[in-house]
Amino acid sequence: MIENLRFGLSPVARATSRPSSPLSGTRLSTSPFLSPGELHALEGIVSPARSVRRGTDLIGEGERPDQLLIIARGWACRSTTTPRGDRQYPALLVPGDIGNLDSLLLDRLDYDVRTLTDALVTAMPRDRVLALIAEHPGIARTFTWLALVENVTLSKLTLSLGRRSARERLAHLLCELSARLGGEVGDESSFSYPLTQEHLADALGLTPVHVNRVMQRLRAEGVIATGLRTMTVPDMGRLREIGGFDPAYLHLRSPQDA
Amino acid sequence: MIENLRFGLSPVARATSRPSSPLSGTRLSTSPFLSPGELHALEGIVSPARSVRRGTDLIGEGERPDQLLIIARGWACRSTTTPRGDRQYPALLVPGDIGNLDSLLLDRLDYDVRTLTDALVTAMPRDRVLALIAEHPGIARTFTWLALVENVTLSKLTLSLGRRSARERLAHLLCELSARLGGEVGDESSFSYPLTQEHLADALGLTPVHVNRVMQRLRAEGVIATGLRTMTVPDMGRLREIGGFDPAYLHLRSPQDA
DNA sequence: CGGTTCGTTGAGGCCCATCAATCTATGTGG
DNA sequence: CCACATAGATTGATGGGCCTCAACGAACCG
Repeated sequence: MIENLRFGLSPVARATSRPSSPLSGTRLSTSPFLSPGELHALEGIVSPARSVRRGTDLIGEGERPDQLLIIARGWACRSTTTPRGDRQYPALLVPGDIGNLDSLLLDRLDYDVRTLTDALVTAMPRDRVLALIAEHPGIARTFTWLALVENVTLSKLTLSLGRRSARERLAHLLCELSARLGGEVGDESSFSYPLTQEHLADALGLTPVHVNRVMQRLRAEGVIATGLRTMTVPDMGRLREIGGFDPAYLHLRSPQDA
Repeated sequence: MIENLRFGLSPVARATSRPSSPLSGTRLSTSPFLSPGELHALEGIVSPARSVRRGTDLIGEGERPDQLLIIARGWACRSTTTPRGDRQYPALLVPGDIGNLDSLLLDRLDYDVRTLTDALVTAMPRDRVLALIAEHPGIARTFTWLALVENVTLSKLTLSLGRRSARERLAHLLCELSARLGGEVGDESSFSYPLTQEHLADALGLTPVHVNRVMQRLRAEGVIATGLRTMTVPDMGRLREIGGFDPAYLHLRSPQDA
């Protein structure tokens, strides 16, 4: 149990169980730089969870949020829009993710944060986070580390959007979600999947219609199976090959690290 | 001159003059969090400049660099590749940019850093940067700030790659380069432009052939004019409208800040 | 002056967008 | 319990933006 506090719950537990403390199972808690005491200090400034309906804007572009949002339960996204109104999600946010890391040091928010499902959201006041950063080197490094990992993830996303076909993009995204949600057991994977095909389209830079056709083909080939808000992948190796996916860029804690 | 040390050279000077000290005109030096003393401390750990030919890999994916590279002169890029071999540049690096910020805290590099032109490259040993970060809060914040600004830039890039047409993408990228290189005077802009159409294609997720056709049209319409390794834009408002460009996301120091 | 790199042009085709309709599941009020 | 509304998935027809393949031109350089 002490081990869990130090290193985060196991991936499977992260995806399914209710947090026992405000930050357990959170992206923050997986930092290799955070001591148990520092994690505890951070937990002291987390606000009570707020319940929000799906499709609500938590914060919008141009605002100056004074809090960092944590998606405690449910899914959300960062969303950007062209002047013409076309949407693109630079990031899907799953339970434990921070919605607006930038607000730590940047005044103006450059994207929207919107829930994709009903969700529970907590927050950390920016000023108090900055105060903790000043006192605890591990906390400071943790936030920098989070930003750097996000950089890499976004860089790999540009590769998908710029160079991969719709089929490859979808496979790659599903591989990433599987790895982040931690539902992999052997070759098989099964993970929470509450997305609409329109959500997927906005994450992949495609139209919902085309997402539909591509998904159907993957289903027909037996590569994926969709159940009740659940995605099952019988052979992750196959999906990885289709998507050209290598999980190294996610910088997840490998099993032997714990 | 003191002002220049504190706030970085003016944009025009950044693009054209030779640095008077190792970090002047650098992305680092534009941090709102860096005191003159801290900048000086950083300058103390910068290695002498190394001269490299265009097209050379400075570091490659999978390596574990112990230095942060600074492009002092010339252009470079971060480059990612699909297993099939298709390339995408998540970032173009212009003089003053850091090539592998991730290496500050991430062991494994997830992309290549390659020069696009002949270049001068300096470096800061990672361990010494970490030591300075531990001592100087402004330096710590500066690196986090750099990572967060990169995040926003990458997020906006996903919008271009996912949702904008080739014409819009090109216009948007040129707007960004113009803003970063700081060649804008009134409505007009003129800035260094050493890119090949193939480089552009890898930055935009297009083929060189199509980049060529789109550029020709912009030239024919008088929106841009290409000279000797120089791009001239007579009416930035026009180009911004085509690309749907709003410079806010770059978080550049606005003129009145200085 | 021959080689190399880069820009340009043309023909043809495919992937994915667009537009529109239908089907299904879920929920809601009477 | 049914009529109806709504959201999301599905299907079909058509078209266009960009890719692919290929060749040629232009600039630069040792």
